[in-house]
Amino acid sequence: MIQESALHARRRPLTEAELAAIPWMRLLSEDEHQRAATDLKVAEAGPGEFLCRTGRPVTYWFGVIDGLLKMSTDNAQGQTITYTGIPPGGWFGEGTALKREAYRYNIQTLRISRVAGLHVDTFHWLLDHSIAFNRFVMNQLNERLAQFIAAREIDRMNNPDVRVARSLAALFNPVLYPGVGQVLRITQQELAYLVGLSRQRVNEALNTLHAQGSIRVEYGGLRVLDLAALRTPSTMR
DNA sequence: TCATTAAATTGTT
DNA sequence: AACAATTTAATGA
Repeated sequence: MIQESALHARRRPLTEAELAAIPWMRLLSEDEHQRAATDLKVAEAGPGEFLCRTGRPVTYWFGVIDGLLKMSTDNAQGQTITYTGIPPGGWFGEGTALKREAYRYNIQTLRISRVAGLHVDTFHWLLDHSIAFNRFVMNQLNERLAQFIAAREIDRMNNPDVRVARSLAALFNPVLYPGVGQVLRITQQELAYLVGLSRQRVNEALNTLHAQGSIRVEYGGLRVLDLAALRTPSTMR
């Protein structure tokens, strides 16, 4: 694709600040850190650009520096199924990178995003050399498994307010997305795409959650006030 | 730095 | 889907 090669051409090394913000970098020894830092590249992707597509061979393990991505696949009927959003601080694709398989889903930006890539070979080299890195990846896989099980629960709920709450809780996950912090930069339109509801309904749900005191709605973003309440909304208690 | 204008986002029907 | 209101970003004096 034109988009992908263009993305490739736009790569540049990471700045010191960007490197320092990567959660697993601080776990590495000096030479491991050096090797990873040399290999890491970052590129800016415009709205709607694909970072990887189903069936393409794995070349990178990706991390979101800034922006917002979505993970999805297209089913046989041609409908797009969105699995999750990936906010800043999130690293993904280790499952397929481990097996050196083809990507099993599409990763597309919801808005302009800066995305870092570590080459699969370097990813494997780190696995072979750093126990701390192995722990990080294991923890990452474990945490995401919990999230996907929770996602099945979300799918079986028909209450839109609860769906929005749970989806938000997933995006605010501090283990998987340490770059998010207290404020998630996301528009109500973007959240609507991720949750699979209309923007109007999302707006309504956000107002409900605000009334319950679990979030604060800000222009172009949301502030979490009570993450536990999002995970278990009062309508379920 | 301030005022004006355009663009993006939100709230509502 | 459409519209008005609000907030932010961009522009130029």
